[in-house]
Amino acid sequence: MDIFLKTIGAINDETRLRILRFIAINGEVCVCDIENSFKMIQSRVSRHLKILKEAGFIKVDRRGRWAYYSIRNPLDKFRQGILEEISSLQLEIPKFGQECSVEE
Amino acid sequence: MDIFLKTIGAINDETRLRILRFIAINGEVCVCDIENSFKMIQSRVSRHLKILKEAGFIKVDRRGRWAYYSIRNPLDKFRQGILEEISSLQLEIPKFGQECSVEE
DNA sequence: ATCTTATATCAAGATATCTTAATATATCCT
DNA sequence: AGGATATATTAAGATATCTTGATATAAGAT
Repeated sequence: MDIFLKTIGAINDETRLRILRFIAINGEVCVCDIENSFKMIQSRVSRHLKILKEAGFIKVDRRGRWAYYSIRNPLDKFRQGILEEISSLQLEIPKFGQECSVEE
Repeated sequence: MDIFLKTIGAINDETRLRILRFIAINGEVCVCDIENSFKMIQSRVSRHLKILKEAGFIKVDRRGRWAYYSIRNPLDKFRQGILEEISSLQLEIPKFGQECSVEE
């Protein structure tokens, strides 16, 4: 019940739908990739990622200074259905901008 | 997009989940049935029903003084999946109380 | 150790949603 | 027509969510 509302609450926001779709398209992205691509301030991006993570849609992998977010896998049927539905929406998803986590 | 958020917004509330499930279980219910069974004031019930209707989950059939609400049929796959997920939740659904729209 | 960079968290104001109480509309009954 | 009943709508306060800016944490570079 609680986790259901958390899941639903997470996708009840256009910004998060766009971020979620961006991650689905690009595979593994770090916070600054989203920051750059969406031109959003960092705290905003971080907050939305946290909500998506706690709702069970994405996971983090911390490597060095960076936190890489990606779609959780495997994903249960319900969330998978939601992702499919989202993929059919007319969302404005930015192109993946300048890579920001590349070490020399 | 807009209708997606409307759909999601509609189920982002425990009261509406309970009402929706109540309708799914009882078939066709009028506003006062929900009022009585849930012990909620009328304006509150009416508002939630409106939101569920506009989100595409339920329909109204007005007969005489009464407005009978029921699950829309057919229901698209997405909403159907949501209903199934809701049916698996631990929701407190009241027993159908005293019938209120029975004519002599 | 200090500086820089990436991310997370917190605080405050802005906006949206939910609840109740009051009022409006519409049907039925006499 | 006038009263009663069922439902819808509106207004106002309470609560939750979103955004921004400031600060905290943590890893890497010098």
